[in-house]
Amino acid sequence: MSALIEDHPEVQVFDEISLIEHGVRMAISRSLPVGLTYPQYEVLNLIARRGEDLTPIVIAGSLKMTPGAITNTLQRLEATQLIVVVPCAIDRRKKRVRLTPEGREAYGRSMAAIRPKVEKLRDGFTQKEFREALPFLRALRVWMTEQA
Amino acid sequence: MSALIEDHPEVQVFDEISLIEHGVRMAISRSLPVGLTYPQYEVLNLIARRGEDLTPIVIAGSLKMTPGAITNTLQRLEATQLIVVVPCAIDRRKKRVRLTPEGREAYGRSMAAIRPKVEKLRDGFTQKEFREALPFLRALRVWMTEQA
DNA sequence: GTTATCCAGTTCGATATTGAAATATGTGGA
DNA sequence: TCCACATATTTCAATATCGAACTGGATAAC
Repeated sequence: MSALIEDHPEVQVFDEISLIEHGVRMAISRSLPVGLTYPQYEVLNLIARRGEDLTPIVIAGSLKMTPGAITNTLQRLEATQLIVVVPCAIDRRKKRVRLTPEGREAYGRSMAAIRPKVEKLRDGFTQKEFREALPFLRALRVWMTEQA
Repeated sequence: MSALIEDHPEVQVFDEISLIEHGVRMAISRSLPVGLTYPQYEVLNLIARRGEDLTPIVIAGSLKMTPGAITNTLQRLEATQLIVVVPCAIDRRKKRVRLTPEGREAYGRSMAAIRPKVEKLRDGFTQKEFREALPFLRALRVWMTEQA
């Protein structure tokens, strides 16, 4: 009954990636201003970076969520007045999502809450380390999305 | 109205990590034999690798889940007879989790279902690439778990 | 111009997950 | 011994998420 299995490097890599992802999600969740959940932060963050007028489908695709999940999150963000969702006049199947001033401010407070952790991270690691890690991670991500 | 923001390398790294994590979870979920969900697979996998007699708390800690989430998953695995959960005679707060023969077989079928994808992955990347990516990922994970 | 098909978004039921409260059991001093 | 505290597990309400079915609007082919 051997208990321990020496993992292959690729298994170890995926284990580390899973742990890092979990750590980041938890760290961000716990610093968020009250009333903001992690998926809500993700949506605000995406809109703030990519510009407004994104449609729910585009948001879903970018955040790797299903349209149903996005409907849920957008409805919550709209209920707290952080976004407005307006129907699109040209193609009436579509909607456009925009930040309200309150949404912009909530996003600003989120970023401010997260900033100290990012600064500490920059003390612990160099830009060079991150840059050098990127090509492999990108290749892995691309490879994976190419597999049907 | 500048729309695009050139991300810092560390942001790009975390974005890639999040995408990879999501891709792996989805790829595995979709190959699992019917009746097995991803968290259930994670538990079977952990027990098969680390040996039996793990307690729910140890499983929760290893998989970064809360004790409540593990209770749920163990109850489902027990309902489908893939594990047995026996109270510990020495410390009656604890329980011990063991695979049944059916559980061992379900685990085997899971691994067989996943194997082709792992093989393809080994065609796309070298062991060396994974090994060389490990130190940085490990350091990142360790750093993050050390932050209170 | 109809019709078949495709696309955007919502709804629903099921599962997963968290955080917090509750229960039960062990343990280490006064 | 008794009590305060710590540990293991469960329960519960709230949120997140998926996949599948569904609605309504565009589009292409004929």
